[in-house]
Amino acid sequence: MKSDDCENCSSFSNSHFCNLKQKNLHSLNTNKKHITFKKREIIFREGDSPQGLYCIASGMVRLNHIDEEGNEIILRLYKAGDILGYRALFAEEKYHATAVVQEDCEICFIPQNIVKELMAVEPELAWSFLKQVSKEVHNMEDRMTSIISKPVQSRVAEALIYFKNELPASKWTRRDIAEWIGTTPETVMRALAQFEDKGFIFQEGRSIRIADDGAISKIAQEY
Amino acid sequence: MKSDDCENCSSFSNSHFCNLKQKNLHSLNTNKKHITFKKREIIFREGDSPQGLYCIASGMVRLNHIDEEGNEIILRLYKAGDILGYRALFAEEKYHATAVVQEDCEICFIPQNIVKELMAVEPELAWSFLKQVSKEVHNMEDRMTSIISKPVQSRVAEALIYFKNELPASKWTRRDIAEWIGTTPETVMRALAQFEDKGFIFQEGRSIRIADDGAISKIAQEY
DNA sequence: TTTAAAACATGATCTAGATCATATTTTAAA
DNA sequence: TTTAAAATATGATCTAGATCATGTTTTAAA
Repeated sequence: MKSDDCENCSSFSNSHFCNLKQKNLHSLNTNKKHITFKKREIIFREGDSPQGLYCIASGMVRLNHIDEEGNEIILRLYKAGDILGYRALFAEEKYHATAVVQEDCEICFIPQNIVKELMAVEPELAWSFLKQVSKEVHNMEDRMTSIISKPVQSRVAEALIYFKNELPASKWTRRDIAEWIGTTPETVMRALAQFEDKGFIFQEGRSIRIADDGAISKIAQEY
Repeated sequence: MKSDDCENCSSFSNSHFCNLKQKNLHSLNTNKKHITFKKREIIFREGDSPQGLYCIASGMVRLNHIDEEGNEIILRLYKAGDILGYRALFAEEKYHATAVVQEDCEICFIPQNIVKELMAVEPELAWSFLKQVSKEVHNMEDRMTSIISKPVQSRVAEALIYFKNELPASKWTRRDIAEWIGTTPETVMRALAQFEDKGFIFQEGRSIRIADDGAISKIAQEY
């Protein structure tokens, strides 16, 4: 077993591949391609055809959509342990969004023929992907509902909680938050200023620390 | 072959089950339960645990979410040939939305153990579901992007095109359109009044007919 | 068939949040 | 190290669209 084999990956145990049989795992090890990406590099672009899927060993990736006006929207965020680029691959469509490295990444690329081979010999793998994509739909629906029916303060509060729980390692700008909840950087700043005035958060330079989890959660639930 | 067997269903040929082997199709036929639903009846409720999946032979179903304020949002719409209730089943979650009959339905219920059995013996079935859910993510992302960055007139125009292409059989109220695009009935009406003034649509009582497809498509693309 | 509820329609008003402007601070690249 | 670009911050203004109000028409249920 080589040191860069999947079994040695820090996120192996909760990955889609953790239950593969030895033989199939070997096929994965020999066919995957390990790639290093630096911040702001592009992994794939809107319009590209998927050639396989990406497994994030470390770092963070954002999936962006830019509309005709130049407004950027963060569609999804991926961290270590997540797979990336699966939606277009499974839908047999071109990518409809661009994957940009948010924090330096170690990523393994798995060619699509290998993915299909593995799914054919181990049906549980397809079910695992099916579960993942189904949860993605749930997440999207929750976000859409929130954007439609909650005021910005609530959504900023939601974002603070989300970033704290799901992506604590990363630094986020006011613009990033705005692009996640569908608003403008100015509006995010004003909400943060309000929260700080009330003593619910601390803003230390660029970074934001929640001082009162209860208060922030409560705001996140307001309509 | 009985008359109510899946092979005789009008939507069989483009369903997920059209490539099943004879033996497995037989299992589907003997285990499915055919149910008739009337308009406004509820197929499943937010919070219920999925017991299987629903195959719509005819009619139409809307998946609703009601927030704490009582505002209703249409998350998804299903017509003849679509399956329903698969997301929660595959995600192994409870339903997070309520399925309400929009137009009288003939629906076949397939118990979850049968779904799983079929996926185990025919891997292609799982792939077919995977493709469907992946496309669902795409649709949700497009709708979310539209809600974030387009003015209401564009979204009303988008809705008119969507309803005409995807669900031509059905009648829609101003409120339904509002719940689909995340706005209020009044705002939808004002947009429709504008379109009519310009001669882009005809409003005959409750029903809306597009008079100028080009103009409506153009508005749908505006920011 | 009557009747209450829902849908349609439009005017008047209000406001959340976008937009614009300007200044300062931080970051990253030359 | 210098410097241009990006991020932060906040005030001033504007407006798209929500909300409220009122009346009419249509639908579905008693």
